[in-house]
Amino acid sequence: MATIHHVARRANVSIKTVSRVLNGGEQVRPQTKSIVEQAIRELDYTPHGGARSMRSRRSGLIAMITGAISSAGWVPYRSGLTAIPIVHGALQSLRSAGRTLLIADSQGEPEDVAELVRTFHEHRVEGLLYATDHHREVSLGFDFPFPTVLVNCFDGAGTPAIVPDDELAQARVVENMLRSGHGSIGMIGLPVSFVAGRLRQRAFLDVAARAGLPESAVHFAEGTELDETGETSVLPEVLGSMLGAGTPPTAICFGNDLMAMRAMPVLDRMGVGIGRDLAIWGHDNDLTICESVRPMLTTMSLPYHEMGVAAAQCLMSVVESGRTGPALTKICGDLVERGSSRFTVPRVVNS
Amino acid sequence: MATIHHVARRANVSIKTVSRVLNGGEQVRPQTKSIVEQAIRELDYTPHGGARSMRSRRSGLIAMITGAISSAGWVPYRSGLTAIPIVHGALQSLRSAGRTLLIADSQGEPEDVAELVRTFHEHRVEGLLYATDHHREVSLGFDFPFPTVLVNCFDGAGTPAIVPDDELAQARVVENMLRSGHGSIGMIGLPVSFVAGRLRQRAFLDVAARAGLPESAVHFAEGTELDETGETSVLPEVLGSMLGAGTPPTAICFGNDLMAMRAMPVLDRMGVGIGRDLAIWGHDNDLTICESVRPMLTTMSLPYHEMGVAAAQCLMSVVESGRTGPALTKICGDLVERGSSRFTVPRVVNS
DNA sequence: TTGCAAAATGACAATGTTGTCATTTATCAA
DNA sequence: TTGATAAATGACAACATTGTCATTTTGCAA
Repeated sequence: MATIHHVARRANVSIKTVSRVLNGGEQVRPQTKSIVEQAIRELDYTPHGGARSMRSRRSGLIAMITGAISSAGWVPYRSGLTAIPIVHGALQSLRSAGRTLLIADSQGEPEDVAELVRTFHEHRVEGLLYATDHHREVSLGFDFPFPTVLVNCFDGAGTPAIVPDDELAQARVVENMLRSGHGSIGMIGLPVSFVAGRLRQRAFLDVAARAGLPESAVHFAEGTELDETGETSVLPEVLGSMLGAGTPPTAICFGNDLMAMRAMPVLDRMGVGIGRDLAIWGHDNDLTICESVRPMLTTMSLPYHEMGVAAAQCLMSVVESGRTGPALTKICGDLVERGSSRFTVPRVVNS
Repeated sequence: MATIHHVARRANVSIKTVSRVLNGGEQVRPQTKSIVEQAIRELDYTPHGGARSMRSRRSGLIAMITGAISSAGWVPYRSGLTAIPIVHGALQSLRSAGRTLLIADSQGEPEDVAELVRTFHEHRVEGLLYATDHHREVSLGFDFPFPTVLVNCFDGAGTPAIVPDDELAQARVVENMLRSGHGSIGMIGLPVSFVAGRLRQRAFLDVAARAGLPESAVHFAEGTELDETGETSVLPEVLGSMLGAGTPPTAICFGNDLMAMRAMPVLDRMGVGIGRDLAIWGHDNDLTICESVRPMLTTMSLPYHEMGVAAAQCLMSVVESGRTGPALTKICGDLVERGSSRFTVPRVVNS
């Protein structure tokens, strides 16, 4: 395999000059440069990253750990990399910055992380992205030998973190409800044991209160964690009691699209028509769901792709500057309006 | 940062002895070994992979390219890494073999591949996994400077490839239909422009014919490629004409779970009861869909995880042996029986 | 032309490891 | 004890780069 020496010999220059052409920056006569470049092409020479990183202490590698790490008590129902768009976004911005991604998935075993970090360190990665499959707090437990940015999670130690802005997202949903003229609104949220569940509950109640809605016109219920079959779902009871209240909501936001999808047949059986009696919102913008149900589901997207991009950018700036980044960056999704939040028949509101 | 020299000095041995302890294989006195190991721990020494790979010509790195590469004409509807379980499976078996995965996603741009390969080669990866988001033929266009295994795709050049066994999978579905006593069966498959569409169509017709079903009791139709809204779906017409035939099917298999899910309300509007008048099957085992619809969807799973595992194993054996692997390995999914393929009311078959 | 500063290039060490081969140490039969 | 052999260890080169610093070449004003 061709080395820098072969190129140097062929181009009749020193290896140092070849190195200069390779790395740019330093001055090389255009003529010399093109001779060297031709030699590189002719020999199909590719520099050896290992040797390079040895001398320059820059490997160009960024690592990522994904998965349900240190997730005591929470077994992800849908196995594996739920938060793929995070990976995708990070990959994109790393690549356009000329960096390469090393990836590993900790299968939910905390002890795996130490080993992964060792492996990454062996390859002298310059930084680590640590992504979880849902918004939560983590504790890394030990110091990493390279800068780290958390994605979709945060810790108590002030490690830079990129998380979804669950409060703002929920606030926007409520504002959307209010702008559509709903005078009584409801939410069947994620369990409050989840960070997103808590933050959205707070935002829902806060915004509703600030808008002047009476307490009787603001309905909150906690949905259950989704199980494998959906059979233990409490949706029928929760929906029943919420819609049976004195001032029933004409708009309901669900904790996620799956919950909304499962609510649809329940509502149907109850004789509640979406678009006629009720408008509904989801969360996540899961296309498989949102664009398949009828009416299609209005939803607040989870900005995983943007989070991945932001995380990579944040990490690279930390790596390059040596200074630590902002502790917490919140990114809000977009409201994707589809049919489920539209009324086709105007309602008469009781005075 | 500690190097092998620091460790050697601390342990009072030569660097070569430390190297021996690090790599195993060669003989070292147990006592010496433990002294060295202690020194390694005390200095928190991690060997430098780059230096290592320079001398040993082994980097321990395997690369993976995912995405919709060279996909002229086919724009994946659900963006990004559709075939995540492939990545997951590969990751798992690579890690247990002590190898690390470098990953990149070609955003559907063929010209990206050349650049990615360069980057990978720079890091001296030992092999490449090339995965696509659906079963199809590819042409890599140029020689890779390392062994390659294709996943979910194949080429005309005999590059080792791991693909789903679409024929066997479809055959099993038909056998499942026949065993349940259906005397007239139907299929609304993927467009035959897809490899999976063609293979499954063939298997469907073959197995049905071999089972002795008369032509009038075997119904095949091509579904449309799913678009963003599903509005242009031809499902209503196709289902209408199929179920309006002289000997209408009592069992229908759809090209994928999404199609099956979308067919459900259509069937409902037609007054056809799943479980009463018709049994249905899907393909893919998309849990979001299969376990959310009612009745839950019986489906033939797509063995992406196993394919990832097999591909990694195949690649590692090629890398280690230097010999090329088997050209084509087909892996069949499992039939996951849920409610949609069960009849609750036995049908009376016209004699 | 000459002289001088700036630009371009080169020689060589250093990086952190493993391979080769030589040397030392341990083991065991005579 | 003494060799003879095997096991354990070490010295040093090699791997493919970049950093440092010295040297050569170039451009241009005097």
